Formats: sequence, C-alpha cells, structure tokens
Amino acid sequence: MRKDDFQRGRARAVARYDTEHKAATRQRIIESAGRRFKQDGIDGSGVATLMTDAGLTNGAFYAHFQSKDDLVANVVADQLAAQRSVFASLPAGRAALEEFVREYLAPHHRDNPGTGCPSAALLDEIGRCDPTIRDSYTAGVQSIVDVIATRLSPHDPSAARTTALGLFTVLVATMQLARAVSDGKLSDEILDSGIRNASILLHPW
Amino acid sequence: MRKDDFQRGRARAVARYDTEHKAATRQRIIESAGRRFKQDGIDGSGVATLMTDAGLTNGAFYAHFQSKDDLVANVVADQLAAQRSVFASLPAGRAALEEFVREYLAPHHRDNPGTGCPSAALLDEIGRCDPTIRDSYTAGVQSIVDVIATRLSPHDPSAARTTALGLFTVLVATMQLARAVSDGKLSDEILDSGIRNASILLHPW
DNA sequence: TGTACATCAGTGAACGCGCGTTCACTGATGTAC
DNA sequence: TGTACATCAGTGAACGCGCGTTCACTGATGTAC
Repeated sequence: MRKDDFQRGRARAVARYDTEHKAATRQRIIESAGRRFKQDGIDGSGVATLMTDAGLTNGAFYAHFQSKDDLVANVVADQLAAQRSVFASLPAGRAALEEFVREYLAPHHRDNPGTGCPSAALLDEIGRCDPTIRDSYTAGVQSIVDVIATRLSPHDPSAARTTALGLFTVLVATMQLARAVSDGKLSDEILDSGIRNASILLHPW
Repeated sequence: MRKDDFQRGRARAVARYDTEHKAATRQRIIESAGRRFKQDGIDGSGVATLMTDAGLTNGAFYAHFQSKDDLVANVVADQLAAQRSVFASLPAGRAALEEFVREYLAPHHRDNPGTGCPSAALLDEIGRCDPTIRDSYTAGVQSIVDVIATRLSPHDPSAARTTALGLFTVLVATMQLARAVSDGKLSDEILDSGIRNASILLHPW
C-alpha cells in the first residue's frame, strides 16, 4: 500500500462513537466533581473518587483532562456559570434578591454543601490555587457581580457593584460560618443575622 | 524557681530540660503551624513540614500532640484567642472598629495570609473538619463576636450581635474574595467595597 | 568537688496508604466491502 | 445482506511520592552520691 493511500484512508476515518458521547461524559465528570469538591474540598477529593462518582475508573480521567488542576478550572467555570444563570433568571429589583437571600441562608443550603454555592464551599481554597484556576474564578465572579448589579440598578449597574459585592460577601461568609460552628443554635442565629445584614445592605438609603 | 530564672537567662545553652522547655516547644509548634496552615491550608500542610518549620524533625510531633487533628484544634483555639485579644484591646465605640476595618481590608493583609486572619484563610476548610476542631472554632468565634458586640454597644451587647456578625462576615469573605481573584485591579475594588459595606453595617441608623 | 546514672525531648528510618499520573490493553462501536 | 476491521472511550494495574503515624534509639540534662 502506498503512503498516499494510507494517509487518505486515515483522513477519511470518521469517529465511531456518537459525536456527543465523549463531551457528555466530560460534562458528567465536571458536574459530579463539582458536588464532590463542594462536599469534601478540592484537596480532599482524589481523582479515583471523582471518577467513581462519575461511574468510571481512574484511568479514563486523562482522556478528558490534562491534569486535576485542568478539571478544577473547568469545574469552577461550570459552577459559577450555573450560579450566574440563577441570578440572571431573577426578576429585576431588590424584592427578588431578598427572596433569594432567604433561600440561600436557609438550613437546607447549610446542610447540603454538595449542591450549594461553590464560593461558600471553596472560596479560601480557591485563593490558594494556581493562577489558571483563579483566572477561571475571576471571570465567573465578575460575571455574577455584574448580573447582581444589573438586578439592583438596571440603568446604572456600575454604581451598584459595591452593594452587589456586599451582598455576595455577606452571603458567602455567613454560610461558611454557619457550617463551621458546631452549635446548631448559634448556627441558626448566624443565618438569621445574615438575612438581616443582607437586608440592610440592600436598603441603605 | 531561682534556678529556672538563671537558666532562662542563657536559654540556648541550657534550656533543654528546664520546666518550661517542653511547653515552649509545643507553643512554638502551634504558632508556626498557624502560619503554615493559613498560608497553605490545613490539608496542604504535612506534619513533616510543620515540624521543620518549628526547627524539629517529624518524629517529635507525637510527643506534643495526639494527632494532626489534635494540633489543628489547638491551632484554631490559639489563633482565635489571639484575634480576640486584638479586638479586646480596641477602645469602645465604632470609630476604633472603622480603623480596624481599614487595616484588615488592606493590601498588606491580603498579600500575607500567613500572618493574617485565620477565618479568612481557613473558614470553609474548618467547616469540613471533625467536631472537635469545630468545637474549638465555635468557642473562639463566640468569644470574638461577644467582644465586638461589647465594643459596639457596651450596655446591651446582645442587641449588637447581628451587627458584629455582619461586620465579621463582610470582612472575612471580602478578604477571601480579594485573594481568590487573579486581577489586581478587581481585587483592590473588592477591598474598597468591603470597607464601604462594613461602614454601612456599622452605621445603619 | 567530680562522676555515674536515670530521664526524656528529640532523631530519623520505616510502616501502610492514598495521592496524581501513566500506559498497555480491552471491547463495543460504525463503516467498508 | 453479513462480516472484518479500524477506532477510541474506558479499564485496571502500576509508578514514584508524600501523607499521618510508629518506634527503637540518641545524647544532653539535672540529680545523687
């Protein structure tokens, strides 16, 4: 067989599996890893566990990601994009945000970090990650702050960025604190205080 | 006692077996581990590294602590007690707290987590720790919130707990966020926003 | 006074284990003929 | 049509390494005499 024929044969070769199959598996890994990271931490989640969560074995990991850090960067982007779309679907104005605050600072969210806010679960750990991961977080959080600011002040969102950041930080650290304390009564008090403080920041005038 | 005093005078030569020697070594491990944990995370700091930091070898660790978790609980208590004493030494009233806020939300603190606030560095990781560690954190943060509330409202501190918690959460998550983003300009904006939001919470009326 | 000795803080090698990563292999697939 | 085959997503064992922890040992010390 001549070299030309051989190469033409390879060039015409078509993917044997359904075109979307691999992309779907990759997305499944990203989503189950998101849950695991938020529950056990990034350092606390091994690649073998992440793959078992996705219904696969450890060896397949590197067919989808260059490294664990590559996965982490993708998970962070995916998690923040999902959170952004939650904010984006909220009606404009403070009332919808106040309702969001009550859902966010609820015991159900506190007790289920795996399905909850990525920043509440991982923010300080992200601060210690490699620049690529922090770039991914930076883009995601910028986008979320922009969306919140637009909900607050559709005609001058840049003026509302301080309030948006204030709301975001009160929510995140209140949830972290409510999870860190071992006293249930204190934890409930922290959640209630967070709701009141978020409300003050949303109605400063 | 007279002998101890004499020996402390030439500690390097003779210190090895004086009565306070082991307690001092233990305290040295707790303090250097505090710095290492805040810089690299709890999961990210191995026992061998912690002991090298303290000028010792790994084997000596278990003469001072039952386990790594035992050390972590002691570090958390030590870190929060130190932070409590900072708040306790502040003059009563909001002015001193506002000055504290400016120091806390400064680039120097952001860029030096090892010598900074334990909650900003470790809060979400503490939320995933064993109950003993979370008990230690709970006692420490209760104490700090009480002290802040007393600074805010010496005659009715319980009414000021919400404001104290609001201040604490804004500070902690603002610092975490400022450290997590990889864009220096955005990070500076986050710190400035935190100062304004803390100010709103301190002057709501 | 000098010396022998019990004490014990600290040493450093080793343990089993799980980590991130690599790689030779498997086996289900869609296409070619 | 049926079948041979190239493809490649996924398997599972193995790699070196660092983890938390254990333990036999060292050697400077204060005390006894």
